[in-house]
Amino acid sequence: MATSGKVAGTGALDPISRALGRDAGELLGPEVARGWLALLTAYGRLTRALSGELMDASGMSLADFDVLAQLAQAEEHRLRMSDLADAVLISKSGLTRRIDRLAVNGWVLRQRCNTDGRSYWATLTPGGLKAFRSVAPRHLAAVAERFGGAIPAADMERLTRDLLKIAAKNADRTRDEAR
Amino acid sequence: MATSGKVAGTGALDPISRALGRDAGELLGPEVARGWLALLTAYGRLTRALSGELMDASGMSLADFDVLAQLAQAEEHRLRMSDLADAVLISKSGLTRRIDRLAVNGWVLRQRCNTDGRSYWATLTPGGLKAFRSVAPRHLAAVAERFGGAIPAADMERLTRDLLKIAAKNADRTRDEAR
DNA sequence: GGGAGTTCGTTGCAGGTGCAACTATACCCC
DNA sequence: GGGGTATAGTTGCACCTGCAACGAACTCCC
Repeated sequence: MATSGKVAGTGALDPISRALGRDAGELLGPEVARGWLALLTAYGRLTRALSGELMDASGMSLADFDVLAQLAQAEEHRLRMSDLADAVLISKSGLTRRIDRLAVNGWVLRQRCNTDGRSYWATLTPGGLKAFRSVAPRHLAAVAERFGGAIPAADMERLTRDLLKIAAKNADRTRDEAR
Repeated sequence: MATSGKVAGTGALDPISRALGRDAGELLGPEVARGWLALLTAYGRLTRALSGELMDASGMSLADFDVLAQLAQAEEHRLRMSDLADAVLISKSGLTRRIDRLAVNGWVLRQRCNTDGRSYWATLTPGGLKAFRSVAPRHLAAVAERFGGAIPAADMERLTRDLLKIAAKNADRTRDEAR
C-alpha cells in the first residue's frame, strides 16, 4: 500500500509506471488497469474453454454456433447477410465465407431476396436446425456453468449492466465501416 | 424467472427457448444469457476500437503492444518464451512468429538462456522500449476512456472481482496443453 | 429515363492463429 | 553414465480474419 489505498496484496510499485519511466496514474489508474487485465483474462479463458468443448463435441466453432443460433431465433429462420454479420460481430467478408462453410455442411443456404436484388437471405435448413438443437443444450449448459456458475445469481444483473455500459460507450465503428 | 421477476423490458418469449423448441430455462437462465451476450459485445467492441486506434497511431497490433508491455515490466526487460506466451495468452507457436515480427522491427531479440539450453529469452531492445514508451500513453489513455470511463470508479473494483472469479473458474487448460 | 451516389455481397490478398509433429536439451533413476 | 521421459521452442499445415477493390442492384433527383 504505497500511501493511501490498499493495493491488492503485492507491495510492488505500479509496474506500468516503472515500465513507462514515469507515473502512469494520470493515464490509467491501477484499478482500471487491473480491471482491464481481468477482462482480457476472463474473456480469453472463457472463450478458449467453451470453444474447445464445442469443437470436440460437434466439430462446430463458436462462431458457427453463433450464426446458427441467430438464424434459429430469427423470423422464418433466415436473416439478410448484412444483418447477420452485424448480429454476430464479424465483417461482411468473414460472413460470406462462414456461410460458404455452413452451406457445405447443408446447414444453411442462400436465397435471393425477393424485395431487394442485391440481398440474400441466409436461411437455416431443417438439417441445420436439427444440428443446432442437438448441440445447443450441451453448449448452453457449459456457458451456464463456466460463466453463470462463477457469479452469484444476485450479482449477475449488475455485471450485465456494467458490461452493457462498456458496450454502449464503444458503439461507434462497426467492422467494415472503417471510418 | 418466467413468472415472478421482471424480464428486462421486452415482453417477448425467451427466444432461445423458441429456437430450441423447448424451455431453455433449465440450461441457461435469461439473466445468464444476457450477461454472456453483454460480455461478448463489450469485449468485441472494446478491442475493435482500441485495436484500430493503436494500429492507426503506431502500426502496432494490440497483441504486439501486450508483448512489449510485458517485457517492459519484466526484470531486465526479458522473459522466457514460454512465460511470455502464458502472460499474453497465445500459443507457443503464435509467440514464435510474433517475436519474429517484432525482431524484424528491431524491438525484441532472442538471447539464449544461459541456465537452460532449451530456452530463449525474448529481450526488449532499447529501441523497443522507446517505441513502447512513445505509444503507451496514448493507448493507455484510450483504455482509460473507453473502459474505465464507462464504469463509475466506485464500481470498478467490484467488476474486476467478478471478472477475476470468471477467470479463476476457467483456469484449466492453457493453449498448447490441449489435454 | 438516365446519371451520381449508395448499399449488398463476393473475391484477392496479406496476414494472424492453433495444433501436431519435430529437434534439441534437460531431468530422473537405475 | 546411459536410456526413458518431459519440456522449450520451431516449423508445416490448414484455417480464419479483415481490408480494399469490385460488380451488381437500388435510390434519388434532374
